[in-house]
Amino acid sequence: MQVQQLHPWPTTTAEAEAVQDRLRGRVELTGPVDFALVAGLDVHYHGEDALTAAVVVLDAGTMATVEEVTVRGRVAFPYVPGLFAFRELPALVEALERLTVTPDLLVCDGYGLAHPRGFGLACHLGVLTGLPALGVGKTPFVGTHEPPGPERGDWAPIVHEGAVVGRALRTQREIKPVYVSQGHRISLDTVTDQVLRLAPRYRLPDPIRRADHLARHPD
DNA sequence: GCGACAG
DNA sequence: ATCTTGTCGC
Repeated sequence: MQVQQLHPWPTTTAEAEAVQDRLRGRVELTGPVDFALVAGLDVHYHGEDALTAAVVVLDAGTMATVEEVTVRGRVAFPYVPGLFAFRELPALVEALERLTVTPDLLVCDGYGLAHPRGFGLACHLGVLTGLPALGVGKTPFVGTHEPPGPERGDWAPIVHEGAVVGRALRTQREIKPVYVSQGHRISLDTVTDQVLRLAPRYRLPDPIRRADHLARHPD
């Protein structure tokens, strides 16, 4: 599939923040409710600055794998909270470009709107591809929230600077919640529905679990 | 000012 | 993210 060009690539944190501030205006917070092909994305790190990006596309109806891509690369930016996306973006974009099918939804490992400048990895990938995208975080980042109820499907809003930016969502009974937020072209209700639907058995959505496995065991 | 801080 | 043992459960 076609993905918008990344350049110019930032060198400093100020430049990276400026990229986020510029692209933030392109995020759309409404979109489709139904998705036929869902892609899970993840990156595995080796040693100092080597990484493998993986994308797994699955049929949302059957959960069968439609296509898998891995790309080896290098860390593209130092880790700075809030600028995490710049580490993995080039490898993930290359993996998406190598897909022969176009997914209808990107399920990203990290945050979207629930981010210091409202533009996490899921927003960035959504804007560059033009595709609906959502983010799933495993640990709290920005904002505050009450603990969600204990049942699968229970959730609590994440509030940051007076706005609801995501939800702490319980995907399995009495299991630590995940932190979901909008990336691009999707509502928060649809994010919640999709993450629940895609995580029928485990804490994390299946597309992310499969991408994680593939990134660790390419071939 | 100091600490905390997605992966 | 990654460095790591044993342990609990399907």
